[in-house]
Amino acid sequence: MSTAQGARARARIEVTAAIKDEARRQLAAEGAAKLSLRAVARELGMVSSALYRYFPSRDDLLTALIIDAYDSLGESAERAHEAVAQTAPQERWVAVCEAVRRWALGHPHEYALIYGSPVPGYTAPQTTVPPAARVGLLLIGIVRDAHGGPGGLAELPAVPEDLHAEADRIAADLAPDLPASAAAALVAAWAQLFGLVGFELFGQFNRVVEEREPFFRHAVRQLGRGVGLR
Amino acid sequence: MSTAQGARARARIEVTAAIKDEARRQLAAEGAAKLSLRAVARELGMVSSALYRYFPSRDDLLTALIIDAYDSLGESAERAHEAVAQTAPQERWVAVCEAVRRWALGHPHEYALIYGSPVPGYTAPQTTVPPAARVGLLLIGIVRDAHGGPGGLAELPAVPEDLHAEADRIAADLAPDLPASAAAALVAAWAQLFGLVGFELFGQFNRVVEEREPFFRHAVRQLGRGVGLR
DNA sequence: CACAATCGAGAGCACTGCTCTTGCTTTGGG
DNA sequence: CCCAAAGCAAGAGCAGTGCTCTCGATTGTG
Repeated sequence: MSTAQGARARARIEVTAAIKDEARRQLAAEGAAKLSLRAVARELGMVSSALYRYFPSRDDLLTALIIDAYDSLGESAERAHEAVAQTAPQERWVAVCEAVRRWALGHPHEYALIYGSPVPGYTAPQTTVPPAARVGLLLIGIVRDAHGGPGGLAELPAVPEDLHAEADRIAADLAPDLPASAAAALVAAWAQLFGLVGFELFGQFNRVVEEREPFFRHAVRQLGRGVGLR
Repeated sequence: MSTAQGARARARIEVTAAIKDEARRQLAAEGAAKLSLRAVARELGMVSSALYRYFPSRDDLLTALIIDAYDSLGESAERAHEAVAQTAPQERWVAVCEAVRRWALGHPHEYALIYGSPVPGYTAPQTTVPPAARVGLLLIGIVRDAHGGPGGLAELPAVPEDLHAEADRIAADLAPDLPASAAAALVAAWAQLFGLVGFELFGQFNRVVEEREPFFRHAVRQLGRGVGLR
């Protein structure tokens, strides 16, 4: 079903890939705002209108790049996790967080594309949801393992009255075996992780934090403690 | 030095303000990417080239809006803090965080402008630094009060070896009276706060967190605990 | 009063995303 | 095998963008 599709279909796949490659190159070089369909087409030796056969609009090209970026980040994180899969949950947690940071530093514009300001008028289609969830799922898995493993999770402060129902719902959706307090803390930690990464990447730490790597490691270790990892 | 400057100077100030107002209106309506000098000029009944007498480029207009946004956020946070200035540090901490969130929800595009992806090729001039620091200074002040107040700060885990020097430096820069561990935790919490706000605002919490307000309150209360507030 | 600085208007350049029409090539069914 | 249908690249064109430059008119100052 993948090959054996005739020269035309194969060419289409190749051209589509070439467009995305060139677009990614421009994205990395100049950022999403300066990504120009015409420039991509020019670089590929075609005329701009031809490009619309492959992507109906600039935003659709961006969507494709967004999905790829989520997948690239997810894969980096998963690979880093596999390398330490046999170690203690706390170490695996830190490893995944550090992989996220490394990927972000290595792909700043792609990171900005997926975790920065959303492009105006553009709402991500449902197809971006699964790739976007990969890092989150990884973190959930680590905490679940810790919960089921030796020692279990550390006791967390109870969630306040007005959050009981919501915390239960979050736990039921994400990890039914986890205590509601841990599930809620996990979601918060997930967001906070990207706060740390974003602040470093977008310059808010300039003249504030210099030794970013040990700072980050310590911060995410604390983050892990906050979700009950020992 | 402010008035008594002749009709010309006064007119200049007024026109400059009118441009910023209209630009802010377009920013709120459509986002930074769609902010067009020509559209602003059109709405003001002038021709686009005339606008360059007041702002040498589109990016300079954006810089002005960025500074205003930081100041608007800072003022909101400070006002919210004043209203609870007599209460316990933990409550003041939560109040400031909630003010940040409220401002962000009320000014999504301005928030995206200052805490989202930086515009490409654009590096914020030094003039943006003081307004950008206002929220951070507020949080520092709360923790310092708690440290000097009754009960002091809770004991925090020691920072690891490789972070000793950096944590000391951060403390020396930001709040010499605080323990290094608290200063480091404070900077991390500052970044994490904006991770929470950003994730809610930019849609990452869609279909994950529904009851955002109690969730946020609980998360920032935990954040406060993480810097030693009781 | 006269001179210089300041300002608005207009034309123009090089660019953008996107549409539509015109032909050429590949493909698959009769 | 052949031919209509579908896929494709190219080009012209539209409306919009940021920005520059020039040309009068207005204004403040020596």
